[in-house]
Amino acid sequence: MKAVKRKTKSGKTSSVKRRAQKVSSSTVTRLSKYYRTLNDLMQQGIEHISSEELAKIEGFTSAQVRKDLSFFGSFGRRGLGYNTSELRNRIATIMGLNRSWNVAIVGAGNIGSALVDYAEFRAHGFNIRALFDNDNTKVGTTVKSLIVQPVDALEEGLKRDRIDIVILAIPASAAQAMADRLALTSVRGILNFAPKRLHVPSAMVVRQENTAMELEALSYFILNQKRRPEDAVS
Amino acid sequence: MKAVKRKTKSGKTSSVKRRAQKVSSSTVTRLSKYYRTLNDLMQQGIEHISSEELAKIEGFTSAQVRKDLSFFGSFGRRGLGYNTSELRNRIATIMGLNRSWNVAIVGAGNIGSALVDYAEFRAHGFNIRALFDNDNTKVGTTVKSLIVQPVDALEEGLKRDRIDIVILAIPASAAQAMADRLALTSVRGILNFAPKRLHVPSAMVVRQENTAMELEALSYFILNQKRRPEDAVS
DNA sequence: ATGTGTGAATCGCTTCACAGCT
DNA sequence: AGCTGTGAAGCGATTCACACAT
Repeated sequence: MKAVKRKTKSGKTSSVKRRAQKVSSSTVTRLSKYYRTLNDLMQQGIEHISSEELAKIEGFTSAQVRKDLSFFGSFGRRGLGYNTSELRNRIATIMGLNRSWNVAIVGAGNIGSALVDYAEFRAHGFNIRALFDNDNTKVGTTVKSLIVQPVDALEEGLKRDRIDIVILAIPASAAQAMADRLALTSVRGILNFAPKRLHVPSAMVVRQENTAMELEALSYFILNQKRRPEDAVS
Repeated sequence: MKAVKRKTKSGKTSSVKRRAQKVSSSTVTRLSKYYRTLNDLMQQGIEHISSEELAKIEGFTSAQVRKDLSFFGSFGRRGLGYNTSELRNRIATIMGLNRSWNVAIVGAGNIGSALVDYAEFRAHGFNIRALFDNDNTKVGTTVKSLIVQPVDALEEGLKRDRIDIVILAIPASAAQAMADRLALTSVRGILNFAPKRLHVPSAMVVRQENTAMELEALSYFILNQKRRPEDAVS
């Protein structure tokens, strides 16, 4: 265990979370899976779990689990494993899931509308506060308790609701222009459903969601029965 | 160029596509991006492109582009680059996008319903033929030209429409049981929107789509401004 | 002269294996 | 004895760099 020990003013030492150095995207998405699984385990009343057991549920190796966690500190007890709810909370803190995020959706089409009341979001601190569209026939209508606002009022609305994250559910042809517009606001992250790479300033984070691409990958792997690790049977 | 030359009965040699050996998931998703971009380029009337230019659009390196393609053959001309429409067609063949796939959606909730007429699907050979739900109040209703069928009639329906791929848009708690049921049919692939790992026989392929997980990753990267390659600005 | 195709080198993620804590 | 935490080894993916085709 290498967590930094630091003298407090009172002279006591306290365990300080190691500065996460170079954490890969893969590690982050695995943390997200551990978090979800730990929630399930808690609901089942399971209070303890070893890296071996957790790995088995996810389909990873136990070393992978321990290595992932080791980037952020040491949360287990040798000989005992991890406390389910403690580990859950630690991961929530690492990932910023114990705070709440204000999210807006731009694009009130099929996808945008479907995400407005997606339960999985609210449950983990992502609150959909606003929905925008540039189609005047949609503006003013209600989608699951949210009133569709005109894109003209975007900047104003983002500020009013203190939006942190925007979900882009608009056509690919309009995505970059919208990203440029968002870059001038206080929005910090974009989840982009348009199948188009976005160029954003380095202060912003983009994640890409591309359902058609997943279907295409399915098509390839069905035709080329090369088992990839993530497709493996338990 | 190492494509195998094989004598035909008539004595002529024909270029035979190399058997794709160990193609990673990353390569396949990149192919999908090239394919999309090449479609755009064709529409813009651009007939030629170099690996360097293509890489710049995607945010990869030119060596990456050439290496990805080299798994399947050699499609360019030294000194000249690639013919846009030829490369597009080659990739379509590799990925199975020049045939058509019959797709069913199980779960007529927000996500399932939103995907019924997702234009990006039909454009590339994925035809949504059927929509199932176990909620009797939904069965018989029409969602964008499809009539919701009861899950009781699943197997029958899958056979009638010769479904190859199923999109699972049902709660996590029901996902594994449904996957087990699909394993007994002729369905070859599942695109799973439930945030739960599916165990399937090795003859089936699963791809996972998890929007909440993407938001969680956004959360992490916003809080830890470590630039990952995929977030880089052009 | 230009830009592909590809072995070789490099990089980074995963797994091994074991010291050390409980 | 049991299981974590982690340097080191292993391995797969990316990048380099150049011979070769046009």
